[in-house]
Amino acid sequence: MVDQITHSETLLSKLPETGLHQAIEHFYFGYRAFTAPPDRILDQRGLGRVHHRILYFVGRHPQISVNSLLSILNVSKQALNAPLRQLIEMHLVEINTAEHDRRVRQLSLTASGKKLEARLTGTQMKQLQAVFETVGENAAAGWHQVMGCLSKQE
Amino acid sequence: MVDQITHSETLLSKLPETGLHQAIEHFYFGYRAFTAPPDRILDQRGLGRVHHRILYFVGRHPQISVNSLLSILNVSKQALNAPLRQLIEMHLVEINTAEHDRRVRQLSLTASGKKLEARLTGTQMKQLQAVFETVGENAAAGWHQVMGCLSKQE
DNA sequence: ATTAAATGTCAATAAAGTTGACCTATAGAC
DNA sequence: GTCTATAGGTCAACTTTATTGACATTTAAT
Repeated sequence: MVDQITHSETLLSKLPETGLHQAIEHFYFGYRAFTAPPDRILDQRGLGRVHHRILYFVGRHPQISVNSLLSILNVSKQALNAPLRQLIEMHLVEINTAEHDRRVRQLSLTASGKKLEARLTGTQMKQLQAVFETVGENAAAGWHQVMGCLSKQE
Repeated sequence: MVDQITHSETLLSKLPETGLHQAIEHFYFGYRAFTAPPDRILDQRGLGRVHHRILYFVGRHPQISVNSLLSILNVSKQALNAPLRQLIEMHLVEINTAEHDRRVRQLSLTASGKKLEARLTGTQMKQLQAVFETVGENAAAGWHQVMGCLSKQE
């Protein structure tokens, strides 16, 4: 950053705006640091952020339907189509017809899909764990509270 | 989300992976909730996330040089060029030659630029403040610690 | 038989970003 | 003064990505 904010400045600045501005910058730089490592791995295979999201949520919700995935990711089906098909053609995601309703397609990760997903998400988990250990249980719990509360804002 | 994670599940799940997975999802959904309100305002004027970032950092660092802005935003000058020129043409950002070095251009917000920036960032500050008040000072401090630590990861 | 849901696809277009080349103006070193 | 490096700007060609709208297929439900 241009004007690095020093520790003493952090403690001394008492204007209510300052803390919130710092929060905004923390969010911006924090999120960027959080997505950079997996993005580097994805880049090597010509994949992007969307592909990680697909891999992640399919991994967390095996047999998820296409529509449910669309809802989670908040994208149009046309926008999902290309990257999803790409993952299927790369044999990272499997697609098959649901038994209970033959209209719906269920998505799940293949063995190599699980492997890649674990690698991608693994970098983030290690990073978070390192930070949580550094700041302690208490701060980590606070972080979770804030992020949980924020996520629930419509 | 497809499988909503309930409060009791949060407390009961003790596998180390679960907490980290939840952290990852908190980060994803939290960031999305955080950027959605300003994005709606920007959309009305045909602007996007980049424009907000430019307005924000120029607002925070008046007289910032183009190169410094590029470093902060981590984009190529060609990628910055279009949105920045757009903001200048919309009279939201002012550009002028630096006195100390006539090669460098200094950027700052115009009156209407400040107004828009305040509106955009204001939605985020209100949102964060509401969350911080809900979870209390302690949790808010923890959140700052975690995000600060994360931001400093290279 | 009809309607609705879940999915997929195509075309046309628009928006964004990338690389590489090139240009001007100015500063600093020699 | 000459040479080189820096700060900035622009153009072209291309790729990627997303968006809208239309349309088709398969299957469920009534």
